[in-house]
Amino acid sequence: MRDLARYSGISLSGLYYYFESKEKLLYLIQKHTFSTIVERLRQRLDEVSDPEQRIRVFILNHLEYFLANRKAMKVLSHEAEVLKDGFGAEIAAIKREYYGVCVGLLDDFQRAKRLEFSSRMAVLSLFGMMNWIYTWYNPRVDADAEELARGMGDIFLRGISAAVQSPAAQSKKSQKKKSGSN
Amino acid sequence: MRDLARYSGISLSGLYYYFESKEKLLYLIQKHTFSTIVERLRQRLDEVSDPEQRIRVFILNHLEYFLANRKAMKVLSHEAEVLKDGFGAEIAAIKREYYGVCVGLLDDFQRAKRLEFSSRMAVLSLFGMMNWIYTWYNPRVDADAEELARGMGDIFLRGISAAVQSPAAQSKKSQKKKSGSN
DNA sequence: TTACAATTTGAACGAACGTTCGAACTCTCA
DNA sequence: TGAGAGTTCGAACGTTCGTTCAAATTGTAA
Repeated sequence: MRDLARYSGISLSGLYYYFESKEKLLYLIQKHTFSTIVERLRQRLDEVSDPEQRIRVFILNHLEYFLANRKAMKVLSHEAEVLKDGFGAEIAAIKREYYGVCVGLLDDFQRAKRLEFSSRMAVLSLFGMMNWIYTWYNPRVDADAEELARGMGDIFLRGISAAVQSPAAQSKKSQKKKSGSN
Repeated sequence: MRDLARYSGISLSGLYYYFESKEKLLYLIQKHTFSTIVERLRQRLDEVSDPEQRIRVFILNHLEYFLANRKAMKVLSHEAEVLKDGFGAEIAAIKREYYGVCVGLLDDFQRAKRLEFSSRMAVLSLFGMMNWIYTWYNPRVDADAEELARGMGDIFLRGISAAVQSPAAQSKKSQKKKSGSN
């Protein structure tokens, strides 16, 4: 809070005049951030109908926001579980909504391409690829959001498409099927 | 430090008799953890020669350790950059060694399959998929390390194999080639 | 100008933190 | 048994943290 006061140019007690607590402030930041991401995503998805392209839109929307607000997303990733009770539940609901949109996109893709894979593992793997960026991205070395989205989209989409190659994976997969796709 | 003292059953000052500072203790934990992972990886890699299987060994080794020490890895992921100067440099070196092993495996795979992709983005995407687990893994819902490694291995290996499908990605890729494969 | 609300602030509060230290305890070996 | 080394601990230190509050300042409407 003292750092925020210093950088924003108002006094420490001034901060508390506008935000009743540190937790409330974090809640407002998280709510604004995740709501904005979801809102922009819905706008962009309205203009695309192809299942694959819709997944690419999702990835691009996510990466663009993450890279445009890198330091903020680093903080939010670190402070992901500190909100308690009401605040925590509300943020968790927004995140779950966002997660649900992505699951929907993957399910549509599965239907369109007649594929079958665990949506849960696929979505969480995709989130991992995208969110981990905050630990390594260097704007002087790495590509911009668009190219990164293309690269990760290529890996992910190819990864969840077509039949499994490895014989070992094949036999195991047919042994214990449908372990829950949510 | 007070929590560690309580849970380990010795007094706060007793802790400081064995570990000269909180930072030194974190350094020792990190060093032990990452050294162990690299050591086990090298042992397992000695017994496999097929490039694809070696990548699968890497993934399995990583996930097994992460899931067997979930809470520890969550802490280490959060405290990844807090060590300063000497301690930080030494841990960074071990991590870079680990990263380098993975790049090597991917380069071998590329050569064997005559592929061409950015090793940096591929490795960091893979690390993202695997490391993000600490944010969502639920042992009562999710598969064990072996099955998870198979699933992520499928996605990742298929993802980095073969030519790009999307026409859009094709044209863009040929426009600005070789953006650095490290 | 005056009266009142809105805003801003310096100073302090209690709690939690990493760390230190002298005293007390335990062990070992002559 | 006793001396000295090794081990353990309660109590306190200085600092940082989130938060509060009375006082000072600024804005507003009559």
